[in-house]
Amino acid sequence: MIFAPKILNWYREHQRELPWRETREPYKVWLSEIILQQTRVAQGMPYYYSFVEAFPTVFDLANAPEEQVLKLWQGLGYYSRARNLHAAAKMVVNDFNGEFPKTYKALKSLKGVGDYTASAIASFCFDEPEPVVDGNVYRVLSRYFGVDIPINSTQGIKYFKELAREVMDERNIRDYNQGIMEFGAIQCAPKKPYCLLCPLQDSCVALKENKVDSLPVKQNKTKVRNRYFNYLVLLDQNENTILEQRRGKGIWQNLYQFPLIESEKKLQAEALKPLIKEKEDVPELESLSLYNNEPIVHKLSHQHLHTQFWILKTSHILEQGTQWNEIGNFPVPVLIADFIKTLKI
DNA sequence: AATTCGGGGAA
DNA sequence: TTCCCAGAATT
Repeated sequence: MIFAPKILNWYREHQRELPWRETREPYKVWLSEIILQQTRVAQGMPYYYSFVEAFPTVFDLANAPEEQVLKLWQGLGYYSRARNLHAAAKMVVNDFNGEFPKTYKALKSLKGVGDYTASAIASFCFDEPEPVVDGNVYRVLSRYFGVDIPINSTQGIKYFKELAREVMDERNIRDYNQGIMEFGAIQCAPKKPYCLLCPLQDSCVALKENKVDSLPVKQNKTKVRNRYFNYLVLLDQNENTILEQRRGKGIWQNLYQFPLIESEKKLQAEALKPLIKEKEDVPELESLSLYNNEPIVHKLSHQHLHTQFWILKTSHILEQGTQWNEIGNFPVPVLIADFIKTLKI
């Protein structure tokens, strides 16, 4: 038997029951696909449920304030997905009369919908014979066919998309596409795949040539940048504090945080004081104390954030401040949320 | 073509 | 620790 039927047979035996597999509504499928980009099913699942509940239709999502969308997204990471999700919902409402586009090409015009996601929605909802190529598919194809072209090279991206197209089952594209991804996630796993029980063992090149552990090939190691964050946690007599929204480029766009002073290295209090004076909207201080003696190292894919939280008490009233017991309403990075949880005032 | 976007879970 | 997850957009 050839490749695709084996995938289909395996899928019909082993597929998980997932909420977005029980529908062909493009809105829900799209929602699930954005949430699941670079995200494990187990991590994305609760977010899927909360989004469907908060925004049952694309109109509800389009009409929501961005802050509500970001708040619901909090903790999931890659926040441009949330901003693009919101923008795409507005596009569907305004440019497509509230109805999702039905083709790969039109779907790809939506913000945050790239090659994979457009293929997924088009095939899952509308049976368009377009192959999905995600991390799972790269792994399955590279192993089964013994392809050692780097999956993240320009050549590799093109090669695997063509290969995926050649071996797909056009007439069962919905199940086939979900099947090959599910197969990669469960059977042909990144580490220690259970090849002894694999239905493709007879014809898998990687297994035959003992290359399972070395495929797929990936180039470009990520280099990590170290940054030093000093957060100024202001507190006045009325338990008001100051939160600012992150603007411009970089991490955590449009999320909130305490006023930040970034430095080249770890700072002591004496070195920080003159920098605080240069900050606007910081009143005269009654006391300055370091909350965490050792910097908290918050690790992102490309950055390690060495963070110190400084407690700044003032006898002045923070006119533009936020009540401490209301800061939970703001979308904040996990780094900030974790700190808020542990601080007692 | 390379980099930059988060956070968490598994080995 | 390291790897990588139902990738996309920007540089």
